[in-house]
Amino acid sequence: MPAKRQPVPATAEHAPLQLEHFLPYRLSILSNTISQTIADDYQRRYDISVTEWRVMAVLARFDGLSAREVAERTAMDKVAVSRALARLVTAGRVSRAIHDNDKRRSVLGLTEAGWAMHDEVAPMARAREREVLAKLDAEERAWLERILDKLQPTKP
Amino acid sequence: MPAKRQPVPATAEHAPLQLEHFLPYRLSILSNTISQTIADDYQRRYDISVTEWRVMAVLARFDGLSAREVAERTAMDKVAVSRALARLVTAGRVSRAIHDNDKRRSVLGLTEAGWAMHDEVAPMARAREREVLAKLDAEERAWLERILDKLQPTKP
DNA sequence: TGCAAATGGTTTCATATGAAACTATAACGT
DNA sequence: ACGTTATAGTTTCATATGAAACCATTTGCA
Repeated sequence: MPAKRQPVPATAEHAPLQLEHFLPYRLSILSNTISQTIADDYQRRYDISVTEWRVMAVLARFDGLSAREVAERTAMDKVAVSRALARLVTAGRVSRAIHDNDKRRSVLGLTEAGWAMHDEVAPMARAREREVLAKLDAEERAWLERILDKLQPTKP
Repeated sequence: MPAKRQPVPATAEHAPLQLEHFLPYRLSILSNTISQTIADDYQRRYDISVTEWRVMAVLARFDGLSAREVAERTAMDKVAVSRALARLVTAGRVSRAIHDNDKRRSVLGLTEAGWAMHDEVAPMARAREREVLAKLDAEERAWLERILDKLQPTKP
């Protein structure tokens, strides 16, 4: 086996990024890994995507939202929400009615089947979150909470 | 304006996820926001994608890698790397030679033009990282470092 | 040797995604 | 009332993406 490759020494001219210590990169890897682990739990079993699951999660908490409100709460764009809803309605997991006073708006909610699925997936998702957080002690968890609050982008 | 919509009370049957307190979701939003902010700095100006930039960043630090090694270091899959390299080589930012003792392997590196671009983009990326970290105090930054180390997935 | 299995890398194909255009309805200003 | 502008949601189109098939070369081993 060849010797392990060494970093090029940072010369005067070049100052390469060290990705493994670069916050945006580390967050991206961590986030993708965690989300994918959870998604693996339900994607095959229920034939549902991450975006669709997020829509369902929001509707589980806030019944009767419009599509735009779902987009706001999930931080997804309206096209993605529109498509997710189309699939969810076809699959019978979400109900869609028209708003009484505004015929443009949808009034969305989980169906019986939607709730049934939600009630199976939500505990799995929570369990995965616990697995991740179990790597930290109580103090670290508290700091993480605090740090995320401070970094969290707020709407303009 | 209508009254702010209230969460459906968590009944005995249903225990909806609270996305705004759900770690995987929060990480995903945070990560996407930060990465996109940085990408906005260079995508238009240099006509380059996030994946391409990551490949360049790795080659800036480790000269002479093969495509597979780039894939490992960037945590991207080999198809993505192959495509990114194709564009980068065409654009004259990355050089590709064939390995002396293994004709399957590429030997990759930044060209002059690649280095020139790198030397403009890297400082911008670092500046953005500093902007994000400026929201935290020194103690919080230290904890974040530690927490990321512990959560960071290690190869199996 | 010589041949099966493994490896590096690219191409194909099917799906995901976002920006912009579009349709329908509602709100606003005169 | 009526035309303009804004909003909710969908469709279109062009691009991004990943899994699997693929090609070329190398490795392992009988």
